Amino acid sequence: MNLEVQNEYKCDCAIIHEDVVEKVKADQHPEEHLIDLADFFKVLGDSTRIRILSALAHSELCVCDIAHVLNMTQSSISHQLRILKQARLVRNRRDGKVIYYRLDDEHVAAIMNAGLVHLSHE
Amino acid sequence: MNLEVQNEYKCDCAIIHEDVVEKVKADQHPEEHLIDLADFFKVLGDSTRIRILSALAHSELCVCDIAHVLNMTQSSISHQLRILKQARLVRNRRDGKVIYYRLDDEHVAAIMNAGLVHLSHE
DNA sequence: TGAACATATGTATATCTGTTCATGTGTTCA
DNA sequence: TGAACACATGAACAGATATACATATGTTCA
Repeated sequence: MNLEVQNEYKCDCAIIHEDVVEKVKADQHPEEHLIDLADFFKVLGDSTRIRILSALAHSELCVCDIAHVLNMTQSSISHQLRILKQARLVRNRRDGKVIYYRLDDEHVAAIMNAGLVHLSHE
Repeated sequence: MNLEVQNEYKCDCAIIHEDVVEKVKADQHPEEHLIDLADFFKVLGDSTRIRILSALAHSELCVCDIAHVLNMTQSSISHQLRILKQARLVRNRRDGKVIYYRLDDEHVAAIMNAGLVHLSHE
């Protein structure tokens, strides 16, 4: 009978602390929120995008400037900027043919710094 | 001659703000640090790992408990815990056959909250 | 000591993702 | 208006990665 209950789950081990499991399940953030959160960090989880954000933390830059700073093609930078913009990590403004990008918000740099602090504690 | 200089770079566009580009290049964090930072966020950029961390924010849990909370196999949870441990996001302790995991540090939850705050501003 | 159980790990595979190439869009200026 | 340039984007390919399956490790207990 306990086995039947287990088979409803993908886990192949016994419930050890059923009360704790139920409590944590009830207290969890909605799965949708957690997926959104993971997707947000996923955007930060690419070295090209992090290098772009780090560059923009110093100065507003156009696409061509960023490509030169990172020594990468304009195309790949453009693709990554699209992803950063969708995640509301950068904003842009047009000035004639040139489009300038900047960090969307000062707390973007704060999140990056929180990560750097974590790493510096190793 | 300008074209020859450009060909040293992968960028297929002209340098627009050469002084700014040079300054940002000089001010950038070492590339190695930025790669480490991206790798750190990459660990957070998976919904399974985020759900594990979120669960552990509520309570210390054994591997089997986590598998039940997420309704996933013990094996996949164990693989992800290994990655979280390598990134120093979780710690564990053994009590007999059972191994309990908890967040490594209170500021792990702080980083996650920073992300949630960002998302709540949409 | 050996069965039982919690956890770890190697391997294979299906899926995801970043870059490149080719091309499209929008602006300037002669 | 049409050439030139900055930037965006669609498609395709290569490399990365999360999961499942099988199995190994380590602990308890009879």
